[in-house]
Amino acid sequence: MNTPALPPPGARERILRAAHDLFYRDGIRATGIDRVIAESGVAKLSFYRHYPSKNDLVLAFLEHRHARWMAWFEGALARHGGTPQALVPALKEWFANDGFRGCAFINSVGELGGAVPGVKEITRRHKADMAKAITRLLPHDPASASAYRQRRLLATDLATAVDGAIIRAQYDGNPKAALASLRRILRSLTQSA
Amino acid sequence: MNTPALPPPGARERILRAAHDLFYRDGIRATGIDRVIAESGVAKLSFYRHYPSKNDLVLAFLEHRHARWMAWFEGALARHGGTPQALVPALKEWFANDGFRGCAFINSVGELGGAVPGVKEITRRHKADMAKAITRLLPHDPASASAYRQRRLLATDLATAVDGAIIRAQYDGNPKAALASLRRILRSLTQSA
DNA sequence: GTGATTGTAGACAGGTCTGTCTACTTTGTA
DNA sequence: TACAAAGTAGACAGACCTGTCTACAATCAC
Repeated sequence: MNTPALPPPGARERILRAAHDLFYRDGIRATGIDRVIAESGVAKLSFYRHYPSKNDLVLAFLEHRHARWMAWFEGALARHGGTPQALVPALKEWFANDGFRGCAFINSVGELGGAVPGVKEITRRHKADMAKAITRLLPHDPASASAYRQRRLLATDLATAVDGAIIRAQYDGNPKAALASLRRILRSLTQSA
Repeated sequence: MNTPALPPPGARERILRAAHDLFYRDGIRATGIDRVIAESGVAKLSFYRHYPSKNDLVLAFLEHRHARWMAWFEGALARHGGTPQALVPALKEWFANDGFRGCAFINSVGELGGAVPGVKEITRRHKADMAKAITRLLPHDPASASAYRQRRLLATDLATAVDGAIIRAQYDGNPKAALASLRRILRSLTQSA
């Protein structure tokens, strides 16, 4: 688990990385186990020792993705000023990535629905954490309980708009329209508050 | 094609209906051709006579879904008053459906990405038509060109928020939070305009 | 050294996938 | 009546899927 030095990444890690790239790029159902095994350069038996079934790997993929994405998200928001307005340039970075294929969680829920237990739960957790990160961007008045509630609702609304923008950026050729739309919604929501 | 009376639905129609239900409920990759054939009570050869490949059926499914969903959407908006505020109760109807599984187009793009040519194009068309229907809810001043543009931008933003709300309703257990969020975004966007 | 753990390579089983093919039947129309 | 179109049932090929199994090698703790 905790390897102080950096020996060659180890089978478990290599499998997870390969699965992450393939699942995110091609989709989960479209990616066979054999493909993950070939890509990670691991033996089949090693694979099944670490992940007894594909479903286990899918859940591990989502957990991994969650940690990785949240770290990027919080870093990007901080880099762009740590205000609500930072959402737009942060997402712009992501959307501009060559490998951008939308939100892995939204895609997984859409693809697997209720077929793989746990996917919706992880997605809810992921989106709750995303909303929490957005909440931290908002100014707050610790004295007022009603302001506290307002702040949470505003963060929820921003999160809804962010989800919409992610989707739009995914099916539109370019992300400009999605970002412009998000910018306007953001302005409207934050000025009226 | 045009059958004046109503003889038993015909193979093509039955295939399309079965595919619609299965693709929407279980996903496209998860649904085999054999399943569609069994469900529609059609012979395999008949199937391949109408749809030379699964991809053809997928595109036909999306076209069918588009027509069906738009008809429902425009009807629901009209029933609920034809104002921008009608969006919330209209979507509430949809979300409350037992079989609700999100937006078929968003799901298909997420699942198939670029693997099936045409899916993104149909999705863009679908979402553009959805935005058009939303545009029609907005009051307009035919004299002003800048107001015309404002109206289109506002409709785009509402469409973005609607997409976000659909996603949230899909992964959240119940659609209340998604609808409340949409209602607040709607209020903010329409009052400031 | 000994044994447990973790690794490698790859055959194999049993199922499902898409798509083709044969053989026969029904229906509508000229 | 004769023919073409559209239907039915179901076997089949070849690929890919998940998951199991055999056989052997390297590493490390005791």
